[in-house]
Amino acid sequence: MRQFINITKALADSTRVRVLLALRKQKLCACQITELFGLAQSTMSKHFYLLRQAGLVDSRKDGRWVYYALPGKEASPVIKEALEWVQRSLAEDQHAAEDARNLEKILKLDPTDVCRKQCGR
Amino acid sequence: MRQFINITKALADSTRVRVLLALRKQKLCACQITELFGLAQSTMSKHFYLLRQAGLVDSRKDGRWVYYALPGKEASPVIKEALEWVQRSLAEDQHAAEDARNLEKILKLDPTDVCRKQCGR
DNA sequence: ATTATATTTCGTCAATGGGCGAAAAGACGA
DNA sequence: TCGTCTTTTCGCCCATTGACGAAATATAAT
Repeated sequence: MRQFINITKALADSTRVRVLLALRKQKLCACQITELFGLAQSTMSKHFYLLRQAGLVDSRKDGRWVYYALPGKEASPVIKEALEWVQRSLAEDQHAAEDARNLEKILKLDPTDVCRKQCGR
Repeated sequence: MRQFINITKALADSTRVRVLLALRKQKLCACQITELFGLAQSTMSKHFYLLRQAGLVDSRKDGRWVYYALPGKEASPVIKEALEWVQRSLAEDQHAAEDARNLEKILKLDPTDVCRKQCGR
C-alpha cells in the first residue's frame, strides 16, 4: 500500500506527469527537462526525486549530466501498468503535444548551451 | 490533463484507495464505509466528494442512505483502466485484506444500527 | 408539524506540498 | 589544485489538503 501511494502521489502533479510524457520517446538530461518547463532547477530536482523514489523513472549519471529515462523491462508490474496507463490516457493530450513541440526545439540545441543558459537564470 | 490529475489526486490518499478496494465486491452505504475506517462522517464525506468528482465512484441516493459503488461499463476508459490498475496492484495488499475482514463484520450488522451508532460518536 | 436520522457543507487548525534562491556537493578541465 | 559547470540539498514562503466539530440540508417517521 505504501509503495502504491508513493506512485499515486508522484502522479498527482501535472509537472511530474508531463515529465513522464516527455520521456516517452527518449531519455533526457535534467537540464533539458528543466528548460522545457521553465521552472527553477531546485524545483525540478525535487520532482525528479519523487519520480525516482516512486520508481517511475530511472536516472543515470554520465559525467556532469544526469539522464532520466522511463524504467525498462526490469520494472515491477505495478510501475509498468501505471506508466502504460499514463501514456495511453494522455496520448492525445493537448498540453503534452505542446510540450512535445517545445522539446523538439530543445533537442536541436547543444545540451551544453542549454545547461549554460540555466546558470544565468 | 485536468481530468487525469483529478483522478491521480483522488488516488493519492490511502483512505480513498481503501474505499475503492472495499467497494470491490459490493456497493456500500456511506455509514458502512465510515464505520469501516473510524473517521468522522464529515471527513469521509469529503473523501466521497473527491472520489465522485474524479468519476471513480457512482453514488445513488436511496431514502436517507447514500450508496456508493464502482462505476459500471459506461465509465470512460481512463477511469476503468485506473480502477483495474488499483484492484490488480493491491489485490494481495495486507491492509486491504484487514479491511475486508472488518467489512465482513459490518455487513452482518443491520445498517440502521451502524448509522445510529455514529450519531453517538 | 415536529422530531429523529443520514449526509453534506462550513469554519478552523495542523501538516503537507510546490515554488524559489542560496549554499553544498559532485565531476570535469586547465 | 583551482575554478567552472551541473545537479542536489536546505531553508523559507504561501497554497492546498486532511482532520475535526458544529451547523445546515434532506428524508423518514411519529
